[in-house]
Amino acid sequence: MPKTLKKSEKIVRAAMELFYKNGFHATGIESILKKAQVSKKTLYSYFESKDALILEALKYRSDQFNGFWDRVRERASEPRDRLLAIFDLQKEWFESDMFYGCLFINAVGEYSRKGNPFKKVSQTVKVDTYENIKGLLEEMSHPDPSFAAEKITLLFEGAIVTAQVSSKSRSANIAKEIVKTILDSDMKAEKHKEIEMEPGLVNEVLS
Amino acid sequence: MPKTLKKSEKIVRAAMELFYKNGFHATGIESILKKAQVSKKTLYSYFESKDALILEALKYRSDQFNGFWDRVRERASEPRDRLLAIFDLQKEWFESDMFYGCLFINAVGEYSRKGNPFKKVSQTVKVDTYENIKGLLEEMSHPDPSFAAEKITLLFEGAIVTAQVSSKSRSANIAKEIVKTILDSDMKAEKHKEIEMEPGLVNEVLS
DNA sequence: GGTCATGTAGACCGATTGGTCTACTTTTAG
DNA sequence: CTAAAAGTAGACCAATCGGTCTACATGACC
Repeated sequence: MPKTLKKSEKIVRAAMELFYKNGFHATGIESILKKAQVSKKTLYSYFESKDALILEALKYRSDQFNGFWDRVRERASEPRDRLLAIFDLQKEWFESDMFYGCLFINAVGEYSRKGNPFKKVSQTVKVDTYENIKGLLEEMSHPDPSFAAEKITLLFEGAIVTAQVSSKSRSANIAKEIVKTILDSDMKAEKHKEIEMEPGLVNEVLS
Repeated sequence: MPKTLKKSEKIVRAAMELFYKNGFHATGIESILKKAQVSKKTLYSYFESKDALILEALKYRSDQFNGFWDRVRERASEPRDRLLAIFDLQKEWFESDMFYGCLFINAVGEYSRKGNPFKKVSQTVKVDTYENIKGLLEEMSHPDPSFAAEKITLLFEGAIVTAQVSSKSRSANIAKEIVKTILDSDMKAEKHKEIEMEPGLVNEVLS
């Protein structure tokens, strides 16, 4: 934790890490103060309540997660390779000491009531994940990017939870293998479809 | 909640439902008493602490979940159909009003320290899931039941989390489609392998 | 050097937590 | 009928919670 961080960011960061590691309800304000090395008054000058701080911590994590997609693009140049690189990076995440599952999944676990602001942020993050994956599928001219993105997003989530509960970073490899199978199957099916449709298409153009 | 239930079961059941809906830390003893319509003294005559009650609630849920596999077997007779039926039943679960994600995933989210007894129970349940799926794969003579079971278990988890966070019961259908793709791909690959190997096998037998 | 915002340490508040215990009531069994 | 067992309601306890506020220290700017 760099010393040059702004006070507010130092607090949010400390809060996020504790929420992540110990849960939201279980994390007391006092422990955040200690970790951030900040007084109670300072914390409450930046955040009006614990709930407000939770919200900021989730947003902070959400911003961090955006960096993930940048790294995916750095890791590979072809869309298909990028889709697979997602799971290589995911595995590295699983193996880091800062892995306690997904903060957003954990948040929904503790705040399940619909309409809950924490849940809403979590849903937004998942939509972003879906959109990023769908974007890559469109780039590789996948025949059905929406459906395939749903599949791959589901695999992404499944790998996280499996890694979290069973402490198996291997789940990222499993998910990656399934993605390969899906993409091969989808692209092959499309090729068949194209071949089947070609005569009709040609006829239509000619007529 | 039937009136004929034993006191202790009434308590565990009420506790489980509240833990499930509102989380573990967020659920106070008082609210459990109210829901179970039981006095504090009675509760503490059956369970020595809240933690002990949490453990029993998790075990209770685990037993309930065992019934899931019975229903899978009732739903279909062929192993492959049973594998797919898992996700039909999962969808029904998602659409019931008693769906707040997976209690065990939620538990791990709140109690992440390794060695935690709640986490251990959760891991055991996940192993059971894996074993059940693997069993079905073995029945259908899948070429690699262990690996395929890992894949399908991951899909099972992914569907749960997706349904929980994004409130989409559709995730069960997505997972089911992926399972079909995986099984088709695996069984076809195996057929190829068999064909390729057949001559060698025949030669070996003949020599 | 003085001023003023910004910080710290932590006492304090009411509410709530998990848990104990007393006093009373109901149920059950011989 | 009676007496023990098992129940109830809820007072009570120390600890902790989120949050406020006082008293004091520090550092930047003019």
